[in-house]
Amino acid sequence: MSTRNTKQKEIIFTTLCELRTHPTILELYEAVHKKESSIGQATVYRNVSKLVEEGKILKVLTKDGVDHYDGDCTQHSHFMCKVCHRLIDLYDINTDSLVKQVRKDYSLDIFGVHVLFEGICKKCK
Amino acid sequence: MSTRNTKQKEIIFTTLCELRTHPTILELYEAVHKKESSIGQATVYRNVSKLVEEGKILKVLTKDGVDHYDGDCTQHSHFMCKVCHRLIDLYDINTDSLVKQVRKDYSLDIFGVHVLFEGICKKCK
DNA sequence: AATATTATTGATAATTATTATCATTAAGGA
DNA sequence: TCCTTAATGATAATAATTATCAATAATATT
Repeated sequence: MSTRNTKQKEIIFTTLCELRTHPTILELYEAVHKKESSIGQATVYRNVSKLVEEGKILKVLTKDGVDHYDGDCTQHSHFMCKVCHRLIDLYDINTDSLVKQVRKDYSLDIFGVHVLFEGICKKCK
Repeated sequence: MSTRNTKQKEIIFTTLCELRTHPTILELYEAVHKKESSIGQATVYRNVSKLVEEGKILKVLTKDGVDHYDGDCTQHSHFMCKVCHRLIDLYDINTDSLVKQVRKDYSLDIFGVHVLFEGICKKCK
């Protein structure tokens, strides 16, 4: 026996997938807590870490000092507004040429790329 | 009078520029402390924040849960080894086409791009 | 289906990271 | 040189994360 599928893990995962707001741990905990008030913070921390390790969810790298999470693991990039700090999904941004270039120029084994664009969103402009 | 140029700020900045290891705050503090043992942690925290705001140093986004800092603000990307967690600088990785694409497809104002490649470095392979 | 094993949980303590406070110091304009 | 006040150093306060541990529940075995 190694890992078990618990109700809590399932709820945490589906809640993150439903939210399309790239929540922080705390925001995710609050959403989870609304569904199942018995689930504690520690359980959210634990399962989010596991899910990231398993590659089922994504940790989004931002400069606002807090980690955000994303239930959408399909290849896409992010944009963060410097004013409202909202994260926006960017699809169809092709990073293959970059990866190819790094592989060629630096001969490194690459598994993933994370691209974060920074700027000002339409609403804040 | 608004901001002052203090010895401490100068030492923190030059120490980071000398280090090419992308240190964390704590690692930077230790290096700074060796030079000037009077400089406290709070001062390092304060000045690193200021320097990032001023655009004189860079916060490097990684997935290892700790923030790293870089004194080299010229355009370059980073590679993080999943095994040893070492950050490697990647120069001449052209991101212009990506930025152009996002501007076109999403009509967003973009100021900066951060690219992090993940994989296994030569030593760990 | 009942039982045994043990991974996971919830609650909370402990730890770590970051920020705020405040008297003192020193940068830089007058 | 004096004055003003931003910045410092020390430390307290707060916030974020991880560890602990008895109780629970998932699942392999019988």
